Amino acid sequence: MTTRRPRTAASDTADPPAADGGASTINDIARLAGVSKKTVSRVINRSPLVRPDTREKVEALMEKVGYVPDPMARGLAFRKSFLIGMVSDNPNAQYIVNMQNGALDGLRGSGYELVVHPCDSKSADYIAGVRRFVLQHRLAGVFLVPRVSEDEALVDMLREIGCRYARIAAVSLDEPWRMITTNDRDGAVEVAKYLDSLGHRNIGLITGPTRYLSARERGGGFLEALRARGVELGADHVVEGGYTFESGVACAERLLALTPRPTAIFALNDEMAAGVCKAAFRLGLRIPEDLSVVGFDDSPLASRLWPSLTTVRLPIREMGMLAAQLLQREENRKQTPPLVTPHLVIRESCQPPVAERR
Amino acid sequence: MTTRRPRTAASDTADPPAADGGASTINDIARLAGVSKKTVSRVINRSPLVRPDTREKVEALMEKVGYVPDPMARGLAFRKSFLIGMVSDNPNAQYIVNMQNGALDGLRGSGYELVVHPCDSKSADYIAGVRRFVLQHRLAGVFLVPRVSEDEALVDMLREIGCRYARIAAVSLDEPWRMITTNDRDGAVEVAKYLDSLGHRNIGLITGPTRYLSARERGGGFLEALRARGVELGADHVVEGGYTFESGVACAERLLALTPRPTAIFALNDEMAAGVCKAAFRLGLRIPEDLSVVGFDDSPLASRLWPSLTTVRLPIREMGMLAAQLLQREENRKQTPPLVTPHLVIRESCQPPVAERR
DNA sequence: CTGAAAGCGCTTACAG
DNA sequence: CTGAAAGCGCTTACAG
Repeated sequence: MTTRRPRTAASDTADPPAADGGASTINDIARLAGVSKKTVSRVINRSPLVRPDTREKVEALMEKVGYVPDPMARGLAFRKSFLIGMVSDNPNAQYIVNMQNGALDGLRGSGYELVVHPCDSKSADYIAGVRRFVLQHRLAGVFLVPRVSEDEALVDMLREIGCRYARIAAVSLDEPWRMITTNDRDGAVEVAKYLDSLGHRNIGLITGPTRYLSARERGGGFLEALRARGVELGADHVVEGGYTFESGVACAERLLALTPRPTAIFALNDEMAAGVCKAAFRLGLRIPEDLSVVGFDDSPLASRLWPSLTTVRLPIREMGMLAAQLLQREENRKQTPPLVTPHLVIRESCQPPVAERR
Repeated sequence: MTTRRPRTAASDTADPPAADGGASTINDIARLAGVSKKTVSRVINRSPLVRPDTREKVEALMEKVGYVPDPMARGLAFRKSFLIGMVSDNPNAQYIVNMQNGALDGLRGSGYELVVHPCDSKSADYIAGVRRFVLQHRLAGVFLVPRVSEDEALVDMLREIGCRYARIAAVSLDEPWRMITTNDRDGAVEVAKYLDSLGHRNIGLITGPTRYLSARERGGGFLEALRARGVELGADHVVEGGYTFESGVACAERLLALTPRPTAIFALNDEMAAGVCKAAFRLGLRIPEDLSVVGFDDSPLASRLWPSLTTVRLPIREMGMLAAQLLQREENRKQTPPLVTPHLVIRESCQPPVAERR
């Protein structure tokens, strides 16, 4: 059954396949199975052109010997590595780590590894840097997280060099099977409903930089949902922050100087919401008695502030997993990934405005 | 000068090297330079056995054509990839991201890429997982961050399979050229000096899990330095936390119930220090008027709490860079990496105890 | 359904 | 100091 075939020129080792799990090659398997290495290759690559019993025999053998094809050899022959790149430009460490862990979840068992490429999208030549990153190691694909995912110049470059990619963004910006859409807008709508339900009418909004899609979506969704409920914010109640803690402090100081003072402030990320808390405490205001505060992101900060912060959680890890799976899919099996939805996490930082409390 | 040599069997492309920077091969360079591919290979690998003018000619050509050797082909021939792995088991996202960025700094321009491998050191088979990770992609090396860096079973496995490694830990645990030593103890000593200089004598300490080397070093250094200054903490003033926010709250509640109440609490990480703040506010205590608080790590949390937290900063990014550089060094150029030192970041959470204020 | 030949882009002995 | 041959562990045409 497992008669030894005459060795090919390439297989000149007299030893049996190494006991060590990682060291046997396609030649060992072929010899042991009594088939050509090409047939083993077909089994590895799930070609349908293999007789079922041959396939089973080869698979059993690979399992028994603990054989795993060498990704570098396969990569050299395929002209494509077994590496997936994560290209990011995001200062939120928890976001990055969650995304990485999700991607790793999606890659587990596939033989692919995750290689990371943080970059500075404000630098002029960052696109050239990504290009080198992709080309030099012949990456199998990359996924882009906000805000680089919103940069069409970057995506154009990837298309030009024929690199597979997936984009994670607040709304769909590309063909559906290339997108993980995070629907930030829906999260902001939840906040509007919640604050409205508590009875807030005099509300301040701290937006993010308008060049961020997420900021436009969150802010737009919030204002629109309030308007639909008959609540209109005056122009002085909407201030633009920079998604940073310091900008949150500064914007909150402006909002809290208004008369009458807003009873609630929605900051479009937790960093700025923490800044709102700092500004409020400095003024001697209590949260939530004197001011309700809502953030967005559910960063570690949110649960560790005192009082803990009501915020919106995006399933980031799941998004990373979906992005990784999307990149592994066959070119011909293009399908739209499942929807991902944000949800409101209610903690301690909100209550009805005192004047209107029943 | 650049006469075309007869083509070898392997180089059967009639086209000139592709205009695209990534697509030319060692054969193109050899042909253009009028030398054998072996000589080009020697130039790539910085072999001294090349005549200076030959080397210069080849290097100029590589530069001009934008030739970069294919890491997969080199890897296959070397039996070793151009991938460095980061093995970690640390819930602190900022720590992980800083470490990654530092490693990337150290790898930049070297042709190596960083592949990440977070794992769960509490799971029984995590070592087998790391083994597969290293063997399957034939990693050039890995670096271990706390707490996996402290696991001798993991290191034994790496030695057994002949994998290069670097360890990052609070004290030296291995040959000096394999270690980045973080000297956490020194940071804790700084805290002791600072609190003593403010006049605190009744101090509470929230330690970390004793199985963590960092916790033993930080706690030990703190107590020893205080003792050297004539300040002795009673057994009830030292409680063991779990490095988590919740454990910080719980431990602080115990400490703040003591009579007389401690005037300062040192928590061995910022997570727990944030918990101390929460517990204090709940009891109506003001920070720093009624209680001074010090943390460790300088996490993003520290600067965003109100009042902002005095803490200890470790140069994590620099440590990552040093670890990456260490792994690239030639086997024969073993040298001890430079020392890395923590330092105290003084913010708003401490002042002299009120009873003793001048 | 299966296989022998040639090749992916490099390197390691081995000669000179 | 330099090069021709063989090989790293896979795959892609091309035959059968």
